[in-house]
Amino acid sequence: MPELPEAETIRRALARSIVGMRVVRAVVRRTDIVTLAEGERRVRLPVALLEGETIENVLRHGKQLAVVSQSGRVVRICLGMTGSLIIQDHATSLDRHDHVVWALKARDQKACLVFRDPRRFGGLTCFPSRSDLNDAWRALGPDARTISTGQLHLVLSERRMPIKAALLNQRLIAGVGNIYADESLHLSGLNPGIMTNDLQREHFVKLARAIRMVLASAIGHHGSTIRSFSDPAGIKGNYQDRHRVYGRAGLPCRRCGSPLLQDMVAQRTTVYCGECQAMP
DNA sequence: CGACTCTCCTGCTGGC
DNA sequence: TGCCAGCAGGAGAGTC
Repeated sequence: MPELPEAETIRRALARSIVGMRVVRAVVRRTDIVTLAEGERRVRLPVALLEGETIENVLRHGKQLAVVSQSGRVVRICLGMTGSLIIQDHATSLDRHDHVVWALKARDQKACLVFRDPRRFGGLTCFPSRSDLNDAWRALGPDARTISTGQLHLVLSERRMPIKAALLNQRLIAGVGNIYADESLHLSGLNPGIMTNDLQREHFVKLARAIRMVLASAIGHHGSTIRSFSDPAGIKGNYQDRHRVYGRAGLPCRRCGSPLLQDMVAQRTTVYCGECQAMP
């Protein structure tokens, strides 16, 4: 389930492999996973998906990626739960969940980029310009990778909801999903059920630091591969071996040894340590 | 308006 | 061994 570290791992792999290449052809095999931005309804899908253009950049905000062409057109990629991007030499064996295929060409090489998403929680959105992408991304909170104590205080202190629910809300903080919410809360020693308006200054300091540390470490390990995540070149992440709590209910806390507890918070499975993360 | 709930979708797991 | 209910969850729509 791609969160910020997995998205960043993918972004780096794409930046290495497809920037500078030209989109020879964009083939949509399932149209319902592609959305055209407001006012773009008349544009042909392949054109909206950068056919004929050269890829200039690959951006990320939170969990979302965006491929930008030299003309300024943008394809935003939301990976959802099971979305992935795959680079192949040829479009040889397509899976039935391969929804969009881009044929790419540079001076001396050819490649294929495939958007695959079995569960179809993900999807692509086409924007006519960078500023339209920026508008969409302004609706999200600050990027979690670099979030500061001040930013965290600003978005959370006036709200009243469990801290875990706040961390999962992309409009407040962009990039944290269920795995890294639990990991960050454990590292900061905060109970997932603490209400945001009960947090003290010291809590914001600890939590902001924990989020940055957990995400940086996960990026360093190329993300977590729970079932199927791998980067576009097929490299799997290995941060799952370092998880403190996610997927470890009943196992001993790596800090104090007491068995980790599992609960539902914000409709999500939540694992935490009753000792290290006691309610204040 | 803000917080909460529901819904989409299908691969995998576990129980019988 | 085979079948099937239940679970997983990001994001947006809908409800209170």
